[in-house]
Amino acid sequence: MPRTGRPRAFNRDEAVLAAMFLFWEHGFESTSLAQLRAAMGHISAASFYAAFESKEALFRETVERYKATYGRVMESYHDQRLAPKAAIEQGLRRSARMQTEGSHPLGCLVVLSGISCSPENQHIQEMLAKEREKNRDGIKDCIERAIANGELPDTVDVPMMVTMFDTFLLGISTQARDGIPFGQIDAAITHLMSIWDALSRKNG
Amino acid sequence: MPRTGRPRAFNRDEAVLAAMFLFWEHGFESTSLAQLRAAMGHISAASFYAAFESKEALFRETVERYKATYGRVMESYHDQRLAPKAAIEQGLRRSARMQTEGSHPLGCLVVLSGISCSPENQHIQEMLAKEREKNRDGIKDCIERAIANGELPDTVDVPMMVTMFDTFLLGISTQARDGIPFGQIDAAITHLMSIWDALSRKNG
DNA sequence: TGAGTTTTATACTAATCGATCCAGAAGTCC
DNA sequence: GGACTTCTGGATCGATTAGTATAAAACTCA
Repeated sequence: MPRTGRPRAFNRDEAVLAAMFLFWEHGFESTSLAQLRAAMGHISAASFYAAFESKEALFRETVERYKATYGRVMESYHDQRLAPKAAIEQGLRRSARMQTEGSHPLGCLVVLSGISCSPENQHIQEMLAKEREKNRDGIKDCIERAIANGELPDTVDVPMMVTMFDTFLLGISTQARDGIPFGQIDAAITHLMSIWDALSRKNG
Repeated sequence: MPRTGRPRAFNRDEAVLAAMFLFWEHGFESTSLAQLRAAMGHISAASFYAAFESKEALFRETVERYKATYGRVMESYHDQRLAPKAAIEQGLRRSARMQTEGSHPLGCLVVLSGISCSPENQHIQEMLAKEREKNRDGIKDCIERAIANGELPDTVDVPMMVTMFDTFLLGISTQARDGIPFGQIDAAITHLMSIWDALSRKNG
């Protein structure tokens, strides 16, 4: 927030939002500076680099913005107040709903925007992989909490359970991109969650 | 197959294979001509364009090569000799095994190599989406065959079932990229398939 | 008013993008 | 051997890539 000097002619927040939508749709490498600058209000290259250090720095900022907004659909995995099963189910359903909405690009930015990069941008790939790892950890916490409170038997294979729900979660991105409607994914989630009930019953 | 003229100095088949691995790993747009030519045996630009019309034509050829080799793990969906449940299960397990192998890039080329492109290459995205659509159709055929032969009740929601198995299948690509081992995915498939048994039992 | 600060427009950089041109090399066929 | 065909090395194409240099514009503050 500079107190002196010429004021910025564009809204920085809106510009980041526009950039996020572009990266979300086309990915980090396939989104060019020219596209970004046009979408951010036809700003000049000088304005771009004055406000955002580089294309990569802007991308990192859009990932943070995404996590703080659209990406919050998955925060239930880290919400200790929710019952483990409800946390996982809610994360899946809200992700499916968000990713199929028509008001923004389809699928998940964290999954789609850097799944394949040139060798020189491998660190972008790794940065997004770490974000996905955090989700996996959240799902793992839910499974472990369920075992701890007796909801699931302690004989259950934790990594397997994590992989089962997370693989489905990751698949939603491509399904959404391919135009599969929310209703079908949501109905599939209902049946996926029945696995939890089946394992839970064995415990009773 | 030219009968006259100077013979080609490189093996075309091997070159396509090398190109396939690059596209598989980095995607269509993030793989440059320079990278391709180097991997194909340090061939010149002239040699490249003489043998392959364009970068896009080569990519289409590598997709065909992929479908005819590594991609055959999913042909069980279209194998009428297999029981429907076995067909789906085999497709999932073989895909998981292939995509986690260390002898080639991780994940599925059809899912990963063109999931996000620049606007001018949207047709590449659509081409790969059509390939995924063929898989979906194969899974749908399996579900419908199971209903027809009484294996599943005719009350089952076909699009839901297709989406359930296909979402998991698509998720394997990202899981494999993230280094999740085959064993975990395979164990998850076992539990995913239990949904089939649960629906099947209701029929008896 | 004028010093200090920040953003702006404009022009420009070197590198890379996919693709092409041309001359010569290296074959087959008669 | 000579005509014909195809491939190769090397230079090059125009367009685009991310990023920068410069100086004027537009603001705050004293």
